[in-house]
Amino acid sequence: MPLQTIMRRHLREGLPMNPLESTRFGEACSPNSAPTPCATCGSRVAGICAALDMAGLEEISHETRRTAVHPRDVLYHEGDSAQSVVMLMRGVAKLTRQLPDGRQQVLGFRFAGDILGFTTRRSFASDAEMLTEGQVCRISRRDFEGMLARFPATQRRLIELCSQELAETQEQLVTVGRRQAEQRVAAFLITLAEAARRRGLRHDVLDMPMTRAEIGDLLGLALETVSRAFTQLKKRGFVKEPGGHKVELPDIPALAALAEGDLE
Amino acid sequence: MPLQTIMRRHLREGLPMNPLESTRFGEACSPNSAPTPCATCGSRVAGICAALDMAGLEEISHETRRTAVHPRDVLYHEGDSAQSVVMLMRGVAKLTRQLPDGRQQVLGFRFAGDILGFTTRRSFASDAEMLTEGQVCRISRRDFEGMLARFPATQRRLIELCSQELAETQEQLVTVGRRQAEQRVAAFLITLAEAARRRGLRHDVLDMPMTRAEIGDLLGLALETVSRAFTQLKKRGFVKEPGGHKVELPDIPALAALAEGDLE
DNA sequence: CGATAATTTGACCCCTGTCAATCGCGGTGG
DNA sequence: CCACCGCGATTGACAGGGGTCAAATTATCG
Repeated sequence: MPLQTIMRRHLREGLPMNPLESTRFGEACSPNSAPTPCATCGSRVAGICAALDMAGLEEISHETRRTAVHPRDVLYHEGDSAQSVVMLMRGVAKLTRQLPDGRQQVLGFRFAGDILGFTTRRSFASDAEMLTEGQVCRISRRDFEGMLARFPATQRRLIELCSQELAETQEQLVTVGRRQAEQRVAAFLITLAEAARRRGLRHDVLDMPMTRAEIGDLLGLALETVSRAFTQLKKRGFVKEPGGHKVELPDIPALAALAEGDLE
Repeated sequence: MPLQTIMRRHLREGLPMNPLESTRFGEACSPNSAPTPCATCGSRVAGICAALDMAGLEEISHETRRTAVHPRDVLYHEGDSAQSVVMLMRGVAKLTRQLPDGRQQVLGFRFAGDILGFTTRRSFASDAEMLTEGQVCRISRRDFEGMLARFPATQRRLIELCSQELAETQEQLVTVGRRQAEQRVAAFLITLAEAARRRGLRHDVLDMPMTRAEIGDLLGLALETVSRAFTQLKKRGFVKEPGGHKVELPDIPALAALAEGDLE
């Protein structure tokens, strides 16, 4: 199935495209409906909270703590006891697994509206680290579980989020397993654009706070290879970099076709 | 974190290690406790059903259909309307994504006790195809959703299964993204052994019904590369193939260390 | 404006993909 | 019972994509 088809399906069904152990709680807010600020955290994204009625919101709103976070701040470490769940209110984070030789695998990037660190295990399965300035909202695992117990609707929602995230990770697996360098970078950019679109931002010009090395660690490539792919994509007119950590995608359908291998 | 550590953690927490869009419904059955046949499907694995009381089991037991399936049988296709959920009672299946150039990415293998085809989307996200003879138990999506609605405990269970599956897919991503051929094959074998252990089978000699090509499509390798890795592992004494689609792993800890890159 | 980090580009080579031939095993039919 | 057939596995030869090392250029920030 062509990536274009997939993208269309994603657009149609309003599905997320990037992978992870975290889940998105901003999904229930359709791109067209006006985002209502969440009573719990004040975010202009619906989500888990969208499954709660006013009483429920009231009940858990005093159980959360908001914190400002900065680049390189670690939200949690792999192996740490998973005592809290983090909702990312603003900023971009990466989820990584460290390898014994010092390299890392980036499992995915996370944006405003995503849930990080939800797990049924005792400990976190990855590191979570901020790439930008931002703000997070922490809720203790006990309270989170309590919310799930008291509001069954939030469970259904969590299943949705989790299963969507699984689909995204599988898409990532296809990218890393079967595409070559330039296709991988193209697929990554499509994923980024999709994430922006989902959050109601324009998706032809987008923020890209991650370094070449981090993109490489996501895609299973050396940072130099990522750099070469970018210059190639820029030469071919698929990508522009106006500076300031921005990328411009003049022809997203063509880029998607390239990622899929339909274009040579 | 060394793979050994991960394996130990998995052993401790009884977690699954192989990836997917399907989820395992045989988890609640600890390796030590005697597996009780499931009233619904007769399987000697607990699981989703373990979250149901007798009344619930009674209620859904007439909503399922059991079918014998054969090698190459397709359980469902990517894109097909997801009208039913499949529980794999016996046999081995693979989940795949087809690429436009005819190649495929294997997302993972599935064994007795796994749930296939559960999704919150309208359509299946992958193909599911049998590798062996087996038996499946189908339940309509409506009835499955109904079960979730009537028995909240099954929701919690599904969240667990889904989040575990996500963790496995992430592990797979690390394997494909950052390890080289021989390490990938070693990691695959560890995953297989882990799956066998979880189902209460011996994990030093195991069935391996998949071809080199299918393993390659899982690991992002050419089938020839997989073959070379196997001969290498056999020469080094990590693997024996007594024939009959069996593999023997004389030193699993060493194999795990190799997969992790601790061994050269 | 200096210092540090990020990116780009080049050179080189190794791992792995590709193509091709051979081997081995299991099944089938004479 | 054995020859034949076909699929999967193995092995070899070769080339290319991308990793690695290194240096130059640019961007970022105090």
